[in-house]
Amino acid sequence: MADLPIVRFEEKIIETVEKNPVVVVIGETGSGKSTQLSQMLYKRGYAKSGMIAVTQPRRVAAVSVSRRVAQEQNVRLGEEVGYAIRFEDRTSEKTHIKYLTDGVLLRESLFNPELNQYSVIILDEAHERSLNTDILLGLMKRLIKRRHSNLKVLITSATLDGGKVSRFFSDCPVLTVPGELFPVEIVHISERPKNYVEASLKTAIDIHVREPEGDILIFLTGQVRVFSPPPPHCRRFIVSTNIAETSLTVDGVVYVIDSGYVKQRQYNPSTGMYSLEVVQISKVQAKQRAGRAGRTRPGKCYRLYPSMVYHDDFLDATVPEIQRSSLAETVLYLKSLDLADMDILKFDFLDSPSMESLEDALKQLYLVDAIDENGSITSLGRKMAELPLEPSLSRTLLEANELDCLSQALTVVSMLSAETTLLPAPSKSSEKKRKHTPSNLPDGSGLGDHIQLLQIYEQWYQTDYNVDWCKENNLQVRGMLFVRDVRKQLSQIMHKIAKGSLDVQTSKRRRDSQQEYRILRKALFIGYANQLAERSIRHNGYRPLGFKSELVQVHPSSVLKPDEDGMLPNYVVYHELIVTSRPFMRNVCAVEMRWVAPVLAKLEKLNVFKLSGGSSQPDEQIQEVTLNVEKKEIATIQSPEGRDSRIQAARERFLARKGQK
DNA sequence: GAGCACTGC
Repeated sequence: MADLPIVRFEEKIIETVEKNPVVVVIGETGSGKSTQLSQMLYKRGYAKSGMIAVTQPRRVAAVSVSRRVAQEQNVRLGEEVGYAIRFEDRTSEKTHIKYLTDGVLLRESLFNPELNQYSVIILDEAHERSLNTDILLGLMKRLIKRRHSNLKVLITSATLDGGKVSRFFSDCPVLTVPGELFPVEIVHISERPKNYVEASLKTAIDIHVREPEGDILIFLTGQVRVFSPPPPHCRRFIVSTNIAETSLTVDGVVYVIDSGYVKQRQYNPSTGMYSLEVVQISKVQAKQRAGRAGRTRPGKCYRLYPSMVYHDDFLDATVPEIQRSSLAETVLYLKSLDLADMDILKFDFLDSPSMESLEDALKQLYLVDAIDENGSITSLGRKMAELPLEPSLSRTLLEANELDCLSQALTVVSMLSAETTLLPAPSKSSEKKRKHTPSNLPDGSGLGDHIQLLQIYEQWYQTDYNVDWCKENNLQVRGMLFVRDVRKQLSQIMHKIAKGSLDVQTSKRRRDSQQEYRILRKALFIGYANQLAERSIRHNGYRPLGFKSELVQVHPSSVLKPDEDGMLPNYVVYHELIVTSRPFMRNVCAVEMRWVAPVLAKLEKLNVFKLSGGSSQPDEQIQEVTLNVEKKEIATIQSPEGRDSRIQAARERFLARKGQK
C-alpha cells in the first residue's frame, strides 16, 4: 500500500466501520481516501459477501483511480479491481473492488434496489453534491435500515460539512484525515475590483514581477485555456474556469488568483427556463481553489475580494445541483423504484429541493403520461424510467415505436444527448470568417432543428461514419462518435423494454420524406407535451404553455423556416428554454394545429394537489396554469385547417374557470 | 441575430 496519510488511521477507520453502518470520512486532497479506503476494507475481509463499490462523480476519475488501485494490488485491471462507466464495463466475476460513476450505481439500483451485489458502498467526493450523489445519499439512508444483508456505507469528501451529513445519518461518526497539502498563504484585497478580469491580470503581472518562480492559475468565469508546458525559465499564466477546481490538475501551480465568481446554470421551475448566471462562489469553492496552490510546494492565493465579503457574503457551500435543476427525470426515477411508504414530496434529501420544483416535475411527468392524475406512475412511466434520458425524450421514443418511426426518433434523441458537442466546431482559421457556415449540411426541410439533426446523422451514416466528413462539415468528431454510442445503447434498451422485433436500423433509402418527418414530428409532439409553445397572433414571439407567462423567441441558430408571409408555425415544441440576452427556445420542431387540443385539455384539468397525492398544502393547490393567450387573440385565432372547435372549447372552458377565481 | 460554466445515465 502506498505511503499516504490515511494509512496511519487504518486501525481507527476499521474499528469505526466495524461498529457503525455509516461513517463519514473527511479527507483533504492528497489524503489517499479515494484509493486506500477500498483496499483497507478489502484486506479486512469486507469483500467476502459482496463487492466494495466506490462511486465517483466523473468518468475519468472512476477509470484513473481504479487503474491506480489495480496497480497497487498488483492485479490486472478488470479482474479483482475494475470499473464501470457508461458504455464501458470492465469488471468480471473476479471483481472485489469496483469503481463506478454515481450515475451507473443509480442505474444498477433500478434493477436491484437492494444493491445486494455490494457489501460496502463508498460515496466519494460527496462534497461536490452532484445530483446523482444527493439521490444516492437519500437512498443509502433507507437502505441501511431496510436491507436484509449487512451493508456498510462510507461517505467521503474533502470539505463537506461533516456535522450535517452525520445528523442526516442519525449522528453517525465523522473521521477526519489530514491531507498532504503544503501550506497556502491567503491574501485578500481590500476592495472588490470593478472589473475582475482586469484586476486578475494586474495581480498576475504583479506576481510575475515580485514573486519567485512558479506558475499562476487564474480562476475566471469563461475562456478555458490551459497551455502546454512552457519553454524553460518561463512562467505560465493559466486562465481557467472552475474546471481546474476538480476535474483538472495542473502541475507546477504555486500561485492562485481567485476572482470569486463562477458561471452557474440555474433552472427556474415557475418559468421552465434555464439561465447561465455569474454568481459568487461559496466558501467551500474558495478553499478548493486556494488548495490548488499547494500541491507541489507552499503557495499563495490572491483573493480578489475582501475577507469580510468572504466571511459575511459567501455561502458556506455551493447550492447543490438538486436545487438548481429540473427534477422531472429524478422524480420519475424515484417513483419507479416503488419505495415503500414513499411520498415523493417528503423524500428525505440531505437538502430538499423546493416544493415548487417538485410540483413542477410532477406537472411535467403528468403531461407526458408518466404519472396519472393521482400522481401514480403509469406502465408507460416505468418503461420511460429505464431509458437514460429526460422524460420528454424517453416518451418520444416510446411513442415513435407505436407510430413506426423508432429508428428516426432514436437518431434525433441521440443527437440531442450530445447537443453541445454537435454545434459547429469553432472555425479554425479567421480567413474562413467571411464564408457562411458550410451549407452542405441539410436544413431540416424547414420543419425545425430535430429534423435537421436526423438528416445530419443520416448523411453521416451514408458516408459509413466517415470522420473526415465530420471535419469537412464542422461537426465535432468526438460528439458524433458519442451519438453513435448513445444510439446503440438506446436501441438495446428499447429492444428489451418494447419486446418484439423493432426497426432500429438507420435509414438509407429516401422514402416519402415529408410523410416520414410528419410522423416523427407527431412522436416528438407527444414527448414534448410539457414543452409546447403557442405563437402570438401578430408576431413570431411565442408563449410556452403551462408556465408563468413569458414571451420567448426561436433561437436565431434554428433552421425552422417561416411561411410565405414570414410567419412561423402556430405551435412548436421546444427542447429547452434558455435565457441569455433574452429568453430563447432552443431546438424547436413545428407541430400541427390539429394535434394540440388534447394537450390543451390536459393542461386545463391539471391539478397539482392531486398529482402530489394530496400532500401539498391546501393553499398551494390553486395552480396557476396560464395558457398564456390573451383574450382578444382567442377570438381570432384559427387553425390552417379551419377552426378547430376542440381547441376553442378547451380554451373557453379554461378562461371561464379562470374568470371565476 | 446570437455567443455557452461543469458533469452524468
